[in-house]
Amino acid sequence: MGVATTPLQSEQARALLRALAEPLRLQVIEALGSGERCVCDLTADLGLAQSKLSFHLKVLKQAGLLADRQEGRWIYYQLRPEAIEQLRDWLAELGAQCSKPATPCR
Amino acid sequence: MGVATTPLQSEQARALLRALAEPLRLQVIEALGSGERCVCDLTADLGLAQSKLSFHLKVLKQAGLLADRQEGRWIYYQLRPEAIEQLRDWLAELGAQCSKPATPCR
DNA sequence: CTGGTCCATCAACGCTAGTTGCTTGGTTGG
DNA sequence: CCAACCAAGCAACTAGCGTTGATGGACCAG
Repeated sequence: MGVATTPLQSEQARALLRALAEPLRLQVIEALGSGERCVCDLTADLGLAQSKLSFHLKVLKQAGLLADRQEGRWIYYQLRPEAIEQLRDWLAELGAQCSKPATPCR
Repeated sequence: MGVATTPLQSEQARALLRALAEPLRLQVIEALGSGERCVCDLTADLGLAQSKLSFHLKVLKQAGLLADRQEGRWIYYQLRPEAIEQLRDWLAELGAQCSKPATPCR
């Protein structure tokens, strides 16, 4: 089910990981884990300076983790499930054959 | 199947993400994706200063992503599949209900 | 049109994280 | 026991990233 997605290259995976690996951004991501929200809502709930939140939303959006839409003067952000799914698939591939016996060194 | 693991807290997930989100460390992880390797091997293959590699291996190990064992004067590192699996589960939980309709702002 | 609200952008600053070169600890073979 | 090798630890340095406070643009109500 769902739309097929092309597998991630490591560079793209790193971009997602980098975007997620920051405390504030992770808070945002988790806040959006339960559904779409507008910026003013997030600002209030997380107790952040508006400028700071806006900066991190931009980073997350550029990484492909978020989508936004405008409605009047409000802008709503939501998680892009495809991005999450791609990252999960990339991790699965990584863990697949990592338990091979060591190549003896010498 | 395999051993059951407790679900990750967001703080622990962030530690894993942070460790992965660095170019050299990701190279190391991918090199170890195909099986256990000794440090001198990794140093040669990735063309890194020994000190630099050692630093990043430490970070990855402290994050719980790697396990190491000594054999003579060589030290072998390998990926911990449990860590990968925990992170995948954490992501799955995140993407589960993120598509809920927006709570209208006002 | 005007004032008010929501959000993005920008420049200057500060700090953390990675780099570098060297030293130390531990193991093996001669 | 000594020399050679592998890997970790350490201190000084640097650059990139997040923070801060202010400015500007889009939109709406009155």
